[in-house]
Amino acid sequence: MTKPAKTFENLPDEKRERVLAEATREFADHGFHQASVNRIVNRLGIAKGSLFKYFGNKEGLFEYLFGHAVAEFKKPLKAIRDNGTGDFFDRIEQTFLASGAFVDAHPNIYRIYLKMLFNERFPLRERFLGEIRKAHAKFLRQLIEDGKKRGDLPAGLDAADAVFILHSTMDRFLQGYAVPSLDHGVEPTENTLHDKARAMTDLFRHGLGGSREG
Amino acid sequence: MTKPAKTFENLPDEKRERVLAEATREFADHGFHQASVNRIVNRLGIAKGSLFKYFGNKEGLFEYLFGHAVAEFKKPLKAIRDNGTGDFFDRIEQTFLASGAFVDAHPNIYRIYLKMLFNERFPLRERFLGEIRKAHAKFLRQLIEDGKKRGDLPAGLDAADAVFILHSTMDRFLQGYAVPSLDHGVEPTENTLHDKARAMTDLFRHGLGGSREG
Amino acid sequence: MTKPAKTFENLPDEKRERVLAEATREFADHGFHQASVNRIVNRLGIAKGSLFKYFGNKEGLFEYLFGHAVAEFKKPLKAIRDNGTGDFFDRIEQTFLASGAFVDAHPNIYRIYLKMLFNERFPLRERFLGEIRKAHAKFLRQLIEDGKKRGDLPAGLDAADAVFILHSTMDRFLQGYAVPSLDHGVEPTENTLHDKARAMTDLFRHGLGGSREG
Amino acid sequence: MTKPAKTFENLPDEKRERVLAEATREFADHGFHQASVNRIVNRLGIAKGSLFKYFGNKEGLFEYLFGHAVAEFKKPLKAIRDNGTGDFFDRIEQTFLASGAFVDAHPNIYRIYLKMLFNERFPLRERFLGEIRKAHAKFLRQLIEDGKKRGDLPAGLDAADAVFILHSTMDRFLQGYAVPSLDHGVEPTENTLHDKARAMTDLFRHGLGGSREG
DNA sequence: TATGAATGAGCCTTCATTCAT
DNA sequence: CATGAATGAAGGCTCATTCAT
Repeated sequence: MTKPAKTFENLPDEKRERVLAEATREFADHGFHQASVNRIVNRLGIAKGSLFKYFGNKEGLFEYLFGHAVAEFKKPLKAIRDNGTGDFFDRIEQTFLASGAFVDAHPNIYRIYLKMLFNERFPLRERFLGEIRKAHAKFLRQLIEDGKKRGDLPAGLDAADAVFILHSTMDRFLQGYAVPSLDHGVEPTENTLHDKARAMTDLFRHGLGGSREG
Repeated sequence: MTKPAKTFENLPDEKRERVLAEATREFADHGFHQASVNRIVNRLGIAKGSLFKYFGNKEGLFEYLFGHAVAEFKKPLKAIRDNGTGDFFDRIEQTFLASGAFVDAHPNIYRIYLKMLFNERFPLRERFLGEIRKAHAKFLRQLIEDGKKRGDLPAGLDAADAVFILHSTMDRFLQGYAVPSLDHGVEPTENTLHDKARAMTDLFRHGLGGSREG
Repeated sequence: MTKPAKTFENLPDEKRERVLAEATREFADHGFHQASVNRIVNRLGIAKGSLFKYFGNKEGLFEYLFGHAVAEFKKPLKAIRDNGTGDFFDRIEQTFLASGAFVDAHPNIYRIYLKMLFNERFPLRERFLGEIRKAHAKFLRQLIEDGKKRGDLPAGLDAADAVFILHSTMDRFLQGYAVPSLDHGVEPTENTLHDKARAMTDLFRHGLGGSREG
Repeated sequence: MTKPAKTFENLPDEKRERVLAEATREFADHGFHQASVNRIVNRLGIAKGSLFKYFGNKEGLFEYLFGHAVAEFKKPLKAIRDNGTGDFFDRIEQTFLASGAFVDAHPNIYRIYLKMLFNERFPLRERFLGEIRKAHAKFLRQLIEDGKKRGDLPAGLDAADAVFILHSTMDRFLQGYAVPSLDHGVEPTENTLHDKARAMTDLFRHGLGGSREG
């Protein structure tokens, strides 16, 4: 898939990373079409031709950097699945926290993801979103199956609905976490990642009605 | 705010609506900056100058069409607040349904909203998002207060957290509804608006654990 | 030459003058091509079509208003020729003062003239400049002839050179009077119209060398 | 100030000069706003983007070419001040001739200057006119001071008035020289630069009355 | 291999003029 | 007769991409 010219692979580590970081920032700031190759190379102080030699075109550059990021995207999930502790709901809470940590570590990648989500013209969108979605669904389905076996969840729970609910909630939870301007017009009493993850988990555990003292 | 030339107001209804529909489609397809006034006027078969006479510039066109839509955006909420029936959770379900109906009726407006959500450079973003957010928060806070009085919700429930949870969930529910490509890799047994709204409401009522037979 | 539609001639005096004043201002501010018919009609609050009905096109409007002004342009000269007093140099001084008075009375007309002077593309430029030039030359030649006869000027004085010198000096004198930003980097001890006219006249009388104490 | 891209500096001399010549011609023909970048690049046979790479925008192009010319503008003055011969009036005559030589060498630059003089909207007008005016005033004031010391001019002569008179006369002299259509309706017996410079100098020396047989 | 100058299609916007009402 | 909506050529400018050096 994502194969840049060997010339890029042969670059000194530091420069290679600077190129990717600067490009990632540009795509995160402006989306794909509005991102400017000019700005990227100007900030980097390299020739425009070089970037095109490395990646063929703008799309190739994007494919390379986002493809790499998607792999990173999946790692937190694998870690929970393999090393999670506690019951189903504890693991969900851990997933929330791990996702938040990823967003903290790679804010620009997450910003690109969010732009891609609703920009149907974003190149490679179907492929990348499909990949991410599939990984999430697979992870969540397995968590649900385990939860049913362990008795944390009713055996009759519809897995598809549950996946939808869990994925949606997590996604939106991260959206609000990554883009604080989406806050809801109420100054929350607690605004930390942990508190919100806990609130969401409580919701899954008990519903709003059973929420113990908020 | 959002005042087009009388020229536009005086247009025959049919043409006026065609202009708005075509422009809305363009913004929904491409976002603001990538939207092309050229494409709009070519599709409409009118002169480029006409559109600029109507709205002054591209931003004026957008301000007009989206500003009007935001007003529509708020109507379903008002209707629920004034005419809702049943307990708190019933009203939440009605809200889901009303929002879905809005998205059905104005899919392109909702697509613009979604693009605006994560595109920090979208003109008038702060103003419009703030307006929408405020309307939602006000509505939900009142619903929660009423729910507490009526005993549907525990008195100790933290309103801010609840608003966050409700708003987030609804928003993401609509995102998936409006952009089916965000489906979750599982073919849901039921995919209708009503079924999903019901599933979400059940979540709020009982949590995942208590979900009656899925 | 300058024949607007009767519809314009039939307008109420006040409106007719407002139209001309506003148009004159626009041409004075922006020259011909950069003047905007849109701005004119907007300021006037009349329909664009009306202006075109009155004058055919932008050039017709200009022809009408400037043609009328040129007639005014010539009046001060005639008055000096017919009613001037004193010797040749006194009459030159009177001419300076009369010209300054015209510029005071019709500043925008003079600003148009100045723009036209060096803008080879100004419509009707050849005709209007020729008309003005001819009037000036005729007037100055007659003044010189009279001066020679009266003995104020040497009989051998070359009339052509003298006309050139007088016209040039007056023109530039007015330029500096009309466009103060052309001042010369020295704060003049006296800056009034009368003082400068007197200084210029002294120059013609005695040269710089004989200038009595400046 | 006036810094084009290295791209432009690195061009082959011949092309660089053709670009400047063609652009200067366009500004001289049409002034700033009415000048067309399209026409310039079409005549040059280069891509529109290239010109914008060189100079950023239309104003940058103008700033570069006129700024450079202004430097040239000042050189004749310096040469007179340092190497002038004869009395005050001889030096004035030399100045006239040097200015005329500049206009001969750079007619389009002088045409731009004249357009700028009365076009209040000309970009960079204040800066450039100020620069030119200052250089002239400084030069003339020094000439006058020297003339007074040497006894060519009366000690009581008002320097400010004299600068005004000299500058105005020279400026208008050049205007007529550069734009022959401003001729004065009389076919002058002699029309060469030298003759007119001599006539102007005689005026300063003796006034019109003492002018020796024209 | 790295460079960066050249390209030209496409962008948004303005404006004199026309003409149906 | 006045109106003002419609027109569309032309304007300045941007930008991904190519290619000779």
